[in-house]
Amino acid sequence: MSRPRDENKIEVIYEATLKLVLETGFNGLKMADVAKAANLATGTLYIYFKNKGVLINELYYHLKKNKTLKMLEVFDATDPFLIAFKKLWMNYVNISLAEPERLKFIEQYTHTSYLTKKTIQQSDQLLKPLEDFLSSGIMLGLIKQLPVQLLLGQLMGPINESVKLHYNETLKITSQLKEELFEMAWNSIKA
Amino acid sequence: MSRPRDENKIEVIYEATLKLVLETGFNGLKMADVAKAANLATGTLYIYFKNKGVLINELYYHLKKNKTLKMLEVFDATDPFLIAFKKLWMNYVNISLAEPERLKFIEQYTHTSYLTKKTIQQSDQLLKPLEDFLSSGIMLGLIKQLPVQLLLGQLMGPINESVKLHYNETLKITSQLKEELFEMAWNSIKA
Amino acid sequence: MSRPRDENKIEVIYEATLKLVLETGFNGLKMADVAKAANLATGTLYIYFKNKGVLINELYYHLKKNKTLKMLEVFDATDPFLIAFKKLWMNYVNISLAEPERLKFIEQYTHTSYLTKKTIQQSDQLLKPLEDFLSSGIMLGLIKQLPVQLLLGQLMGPINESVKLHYNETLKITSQLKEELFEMAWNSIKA
Amino acid sequence: MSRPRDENKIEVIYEATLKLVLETGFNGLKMADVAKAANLATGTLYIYFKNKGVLINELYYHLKKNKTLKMLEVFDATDPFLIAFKKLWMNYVNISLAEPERLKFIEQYTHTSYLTKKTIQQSDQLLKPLEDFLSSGIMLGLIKQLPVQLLLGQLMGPINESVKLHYNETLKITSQLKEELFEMAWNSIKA
DNA sequence: GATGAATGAGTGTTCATTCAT
DNA sequence: AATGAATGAACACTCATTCAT
Repeated sequence: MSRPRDENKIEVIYEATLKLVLETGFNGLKMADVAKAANLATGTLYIYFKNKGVLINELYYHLKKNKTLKMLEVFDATDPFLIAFKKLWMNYVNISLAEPERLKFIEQYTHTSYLTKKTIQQSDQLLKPLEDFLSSGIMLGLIKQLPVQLLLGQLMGPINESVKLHYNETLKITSQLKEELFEMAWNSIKA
Repeated sequence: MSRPRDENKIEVIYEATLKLVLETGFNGLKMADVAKAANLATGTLYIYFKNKGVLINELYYHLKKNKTLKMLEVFDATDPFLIAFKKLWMNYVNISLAEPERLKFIEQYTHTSYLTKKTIQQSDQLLKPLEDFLSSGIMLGLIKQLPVQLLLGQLMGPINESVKLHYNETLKITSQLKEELFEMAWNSIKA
Repeated sequence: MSRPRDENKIEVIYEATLKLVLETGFNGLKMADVAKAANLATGTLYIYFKNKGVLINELYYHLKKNKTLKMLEVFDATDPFLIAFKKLWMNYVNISLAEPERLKFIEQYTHTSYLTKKTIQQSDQLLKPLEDFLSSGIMLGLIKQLPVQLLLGQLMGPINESVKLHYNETLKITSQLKEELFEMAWNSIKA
Repeated sequence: MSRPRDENKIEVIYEATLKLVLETGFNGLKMADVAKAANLATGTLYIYFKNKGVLINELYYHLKKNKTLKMLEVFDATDPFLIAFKKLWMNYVNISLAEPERLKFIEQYTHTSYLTKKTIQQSDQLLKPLEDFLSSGIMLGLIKQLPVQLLLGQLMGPINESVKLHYNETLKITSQLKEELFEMAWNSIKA
């Protein structure tokens, strides 16, 4: 970890990159532009990130990590399962709705050849606590006895699609709708 | 008379492009390579597709259309709703599993800035029949009274996630699993 | 001269080329466009002109020849020198003003590397009668005893510049102005 | 600090471009070749000139400006009109003869669609002092009362044609000839 | 002769990365 | 560490010319 200390600059670069990707899209992300937006010289970028690929991978992981940790903040191991589940589910939806931009970025990069196998694995790793939580639900006989990744997909898939519709402006996700969606989610996985 | 314009070439170009995108990923798709893979001169490509963007957009739509039409093939308006629904659902899953490559391509491009608004709209349009079908289910009081796009997302999301896990080799989707997934899908949207 | 007989087509091609050069300028003259403008297939162009260079050279010579012959039409060997001179001078000005487009084309190509030495020589050759005429003037002691090409340049230069100003719309060349210009021309070369 | 932006490079690029245009002609001027001739990487060219068009326009203006300023160097407002006029005229001829290459370049580009309206206007602007000078001659009743641009054309036209003949090697412009030419010029415009 | 689809060498320009300062 | 000028490989696209029909 002989990374230079100025963690603040790293954050600035992340912000600049994110902004540019959201503005000009994935292609068209130019290192020179990132530097300019971050108020740095091009060369400085390369002090903090070995190359473009690394920047993107680290940003991706950074965002994914933040999002996941934020989601898990509401987790209270002492809650009954269904309560905890709903808290998590709602929290995830709210986070996704609150920062559609970050989500959009994640989506945009998820299927890109820029992302390293390693990055993807590390990112998946972040969901471990969630998987454990679901496992406990299975143990308790509350949810279907299926591979946890499958269950996770079952839960994440619809949420992502719904959020997409939301910032598509195809429809607006109201509190009431959230309740409906939650019910659907629960109906689909409950034992 | 000059050589007649060979419409078959378009198909050849589609195949070559698809192959290359799957091999080398989205970035790194070079027109020269497409031409070579299609056994054409670079310039010939530009006779059939005005530029790289157009090629990608048209291929995207082409694949999406094929997939959707194939899915709808099994639709029989005289079937009872649930029968028809299951047929369609299963068919979609099977198609997705059968040609993961094409699906992967679609995924890869869906979030790309390469895709035109127009292409996306046209592609969404393809799902109209499905939306109508779901509407009829709502009318009959069989499924939840929610916006059809939302319901669609509720159905597609999990399938896509599951298929991803499948060609990730994280897990194998067996016939039995399909039945389970179907049940979950149905449980989630049924009235 | 195994040139195909359809002289008419050649004329059509000339017209189309001229039109395009004037519209889109010298660069940007594309053979395919010429063909289209002439209502021919690209390949047909190559039946009549071996290549782009030849087309341009022949068109240049064609225009120059036409212009020169037209100018000489008014020449009457029985006229007294000054009368003949004025007739020719006026005629040249009028032709230049009447078809500024053709003149513009000629100008545009004159300094181009597209023009062959041969074409330039042939074109210069066209002025032979004029040179002879000027020689006779020298013999008669009416005009300065200087190389005829120099005298020609002395005459053509100002006319071309004046015509440029005219279709520049910097000024309008009226009949009266023509008389003034003629006087200046004559004053400059008269013995 | 990075290497300071070397303004001298602009001059080097100008020289290289000029050289190449004179060698290989207007078409066939390739940016890669310019770079090589200037001992730079292709990309470096684009740091100093946004694109080929800009390079050409700026070079054109640069040369025209140099030539004009050089001509005006001999101008002394205290000289009597005719003295000043002859000085300027002779100076212009000498400059044109001394650097035929630059002149050739200017000619070569003057009628090209590469030149922007703006460049042409700016270039014309350079002649303003000359026009003023001619105006003063008109005021003094020494030269014909005609639009100055017309008078300028009357003067420049023959000079350019004569110089062309010179480096055509059609004839040699000796000192004596210069005197003759000057006389002709003066005869043509004097009141 | 006529056609226009096919060709592919050629070119302007970009942009990730390096490196002299 | 920071800078930003310099680099040059890479790439989309063009267009004069050919040639199968």
